[in-house]
Amino acid sequence: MSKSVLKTDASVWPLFLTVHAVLVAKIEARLSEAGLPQFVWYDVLWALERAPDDRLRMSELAEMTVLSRSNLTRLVDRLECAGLVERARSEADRRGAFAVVTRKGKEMRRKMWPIYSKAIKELFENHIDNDEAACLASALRRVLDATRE
Amino acid sequence: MSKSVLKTDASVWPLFLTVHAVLVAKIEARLSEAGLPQFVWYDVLWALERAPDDRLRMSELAEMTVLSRSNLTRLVDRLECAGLVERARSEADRRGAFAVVTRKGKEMRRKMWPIYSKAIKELFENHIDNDEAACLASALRRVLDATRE
DNA sequence: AAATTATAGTTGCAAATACAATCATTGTAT
DNA sequence: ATACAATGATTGTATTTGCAACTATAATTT
Repeated sequence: MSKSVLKTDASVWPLFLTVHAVLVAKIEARLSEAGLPQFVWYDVLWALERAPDDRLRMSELAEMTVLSRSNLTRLVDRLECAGLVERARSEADRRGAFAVVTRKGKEMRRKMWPIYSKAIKELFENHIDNDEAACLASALRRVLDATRE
Repeated sequence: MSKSVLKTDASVWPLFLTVHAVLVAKIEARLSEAGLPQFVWYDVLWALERAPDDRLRMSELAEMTVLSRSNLTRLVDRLECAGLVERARSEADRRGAFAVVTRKGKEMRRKMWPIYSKAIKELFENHIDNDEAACLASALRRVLDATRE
């Protein structure tokens, strides 16, 4: 981690924040326009779909999606209401609960993907070349790893 | 914008989201621990402090901070309640309102800065080297510029 | 084994957000 | 000048978040 002589990185954080805010707003707008739910729903559904047996413990899911426990509880409530997810009690640890994607949940995720991925491409990926993508990925990965200490 | 052969950038967006969520959570936690307000408050106060005559029109401020008009109205309500900001009607356009940082607002920003900047350094900047910072900055700048079209 | 502490998840309530509707003023067209 | 649309900001209301308190089960200590 070399010391910066140029003051480049003084401006990176604000830029990072702004880009995040703008892109999230635009992506949400596109999803909403298409009559689809927010992209957190996508993240949750996709996390579950990738998991073995279509399910994750609430706490695992909370960690993966970087949501607080209580917020995840409520989010899963809404997903359950919409029939996209079901809850299942854990037999091993009877305090525990699983969230499980339903067939309908998988369908929804599949329906969201084209809109979501198109938005990501058009707003983000298309403007970043290969080298930059690699650079970004490794930098962000390192930042993320550093937070787990 | 070269086409990606490697599938690096497929993972950049999720990583970007995760890093944002984790860092924001950690930074907010530090500010809150120190008995200080959220960092949006910082952003608003700083935007005003940099502006000529310590003031900005509500709509300019909303755009700079990437907040919706109505949310900014409420945020400025809270800042005003805390004595950090005042409102001033515009004489030129009598629909318009300015938000103006007060002395107390500047003090607060100054008090937040050490905590906030330390957090940014420790959690973000220290893990990014010079080249990466430059790369990140130019990529994010390009992404941001592209959204304004 | 009883008591104590820790963990998983949910709930209550206050605060913040999103979105549409509204109010006041300004700009434009007739 | 009068009417009509556009702009700047706020408000109403429903939804979502954040935090602390709570319930139920599990793990640890004595």
